[in-house]
Amino acid sequence: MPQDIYDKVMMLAKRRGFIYPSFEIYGGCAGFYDYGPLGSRLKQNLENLWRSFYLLKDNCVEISTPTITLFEVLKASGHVDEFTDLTVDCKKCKQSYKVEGIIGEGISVEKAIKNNKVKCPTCKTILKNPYNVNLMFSTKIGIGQSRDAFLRPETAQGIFTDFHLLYRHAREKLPFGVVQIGKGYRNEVSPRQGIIRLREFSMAEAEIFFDPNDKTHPNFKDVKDEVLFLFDNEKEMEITLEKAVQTGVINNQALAYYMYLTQEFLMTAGINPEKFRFRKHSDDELAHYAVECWDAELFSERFGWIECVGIADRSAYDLISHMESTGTDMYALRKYDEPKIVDVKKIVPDMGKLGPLFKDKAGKIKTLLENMDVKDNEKIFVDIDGKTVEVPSNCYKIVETKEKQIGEKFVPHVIEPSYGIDRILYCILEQNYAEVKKKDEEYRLLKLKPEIAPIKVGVFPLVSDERLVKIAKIVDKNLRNAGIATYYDEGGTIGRRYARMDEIGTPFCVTIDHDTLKDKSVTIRDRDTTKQDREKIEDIIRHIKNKISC
RNA sequence: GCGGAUAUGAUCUAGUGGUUAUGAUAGUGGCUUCCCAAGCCACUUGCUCGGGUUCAAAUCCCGGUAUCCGCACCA
Repeated sequence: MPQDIYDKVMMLAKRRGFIYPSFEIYGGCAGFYDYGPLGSRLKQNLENLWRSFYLLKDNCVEISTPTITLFEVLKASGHVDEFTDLTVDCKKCKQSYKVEGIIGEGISVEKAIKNNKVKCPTCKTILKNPYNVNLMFSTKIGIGQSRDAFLRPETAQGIFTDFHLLYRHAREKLPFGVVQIGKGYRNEVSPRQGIIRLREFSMAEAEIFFDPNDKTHPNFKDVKDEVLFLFDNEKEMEITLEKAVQTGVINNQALAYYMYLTQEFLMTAGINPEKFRFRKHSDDELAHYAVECWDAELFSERFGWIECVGIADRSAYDLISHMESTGTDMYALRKYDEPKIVDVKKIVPDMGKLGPLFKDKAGKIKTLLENMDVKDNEKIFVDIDGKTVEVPSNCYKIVETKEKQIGEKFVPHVIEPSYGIDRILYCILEQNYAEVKKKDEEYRLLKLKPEIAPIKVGVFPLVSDERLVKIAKIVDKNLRNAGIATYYDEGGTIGRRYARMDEIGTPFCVTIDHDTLKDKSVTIRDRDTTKQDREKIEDIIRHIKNKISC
């Protein structure tokens, strides 16, 4: 017998084609799951609902970037270093430890290893041969002189590396938002808990770029009196957006607004408000790139509170990182009301001298000189390929000019709502799973919201009378042509067909019966009430569309 | 990765060192023409993988894999 709701949900998910273990005929592989026919559709609907919030309500744009990401990108973003743990094994205790976690504070990892200071916390054996564990999947691009790459651990970097182009696309106005829905990959040590912790997972991320001096949101005023459900690690509280920002509970309007958008999205997707809350990250659990982060947590009877969405203020961390490692301009411009005329001192390199002296380095030095702050009567040094080199004073001139400045440059800050689609999808299944007794028999149904249900309408002839079948097939075809996902079924009894639809979360069933032949009306049955309305055939499409519209 | 438990059709489950592996659900075809999993008939699908012990292994032993629980990990 199934133990708990997780077992029951996963049982139903597998039996009905929502979720299968991947490669099962080869023994399966931990951390990988397939979405079956209904699961794929449910996921698509969930993603499209998400799009309606971010692309329509919030007017973001969507892009799509490769899942295979150059080493250099993830080196710059900090993932190569921060994602790596130096690990040692104790052969006696058969345990693995992070070196960082078992050495004393204030000692560097390198020193600790050199001086044999790495000891097993259990048996005090001196541990040797540390090795790096990186949670990213690595790969190579091309053969021969190949380039190192990783499967991306988040979709965000693709947006950051396109920033300068996207900023132009947004016609150089802030704030603007860019989203991406796609796969992310983390080579988890031991994934468990079904689709809660996958090695390949679906994420929906939005990066909204703000002027750091102005993290207000244009839509904030429309929603400022709405209530957020917060949890401060001790008690739950309800607070309006306006009050939360005023009192500093939430740092800025932008964060608060995206928290609200997240809350609305999840409620629309069928999350139970009582199984939902926002929790603020404490300082020591913040990711390496974040300065403030709120998680939307959803409650699972099996797993407790699950982190399903993270809404982080990443500040200018990522754009600065990529700018520093590539030299690409990732600034935005804050325009002055009136252009200013300012005196500017500039270094003008003399390439006639620089060239012969520095050869192939001359070009780089030229760029460095041009971007340098000018100080009078000081020697000029540049860092080139890790070396500090003096530039002789005859290689440049300092020129004073008047320049018109129309604004000041700054690196935008990023607010990032990041959604774990698979986790949300599991919680929707669990929270909408219901059992009732019908004639002493256990009766299962998924009370999925019509917006995301994989099948919207079951279409049945009451009996397999040819006249009814003919009409039913036409009704079914018309619904599908109108963009409504249907399931046509004439097998078994009518009760059995209703039951099949209830179990996969189909909100409505249209039945063609004997009265249809007389007055061209059909019954529309509601999944949750099992009540039936009669409607004219020509009104069905409009009627259903009304019920499933977001 | 460490320790423990488990593994039988699509799903759940009985089972014993010895013929053709139990039952239910689901599914398919037919009868029934039925508005909430009705009934009847027929049919489909299985012992996690590899090795060992044995005359004989789904059953006992070892190993792999997966799942669940605990520890560690989860930026």
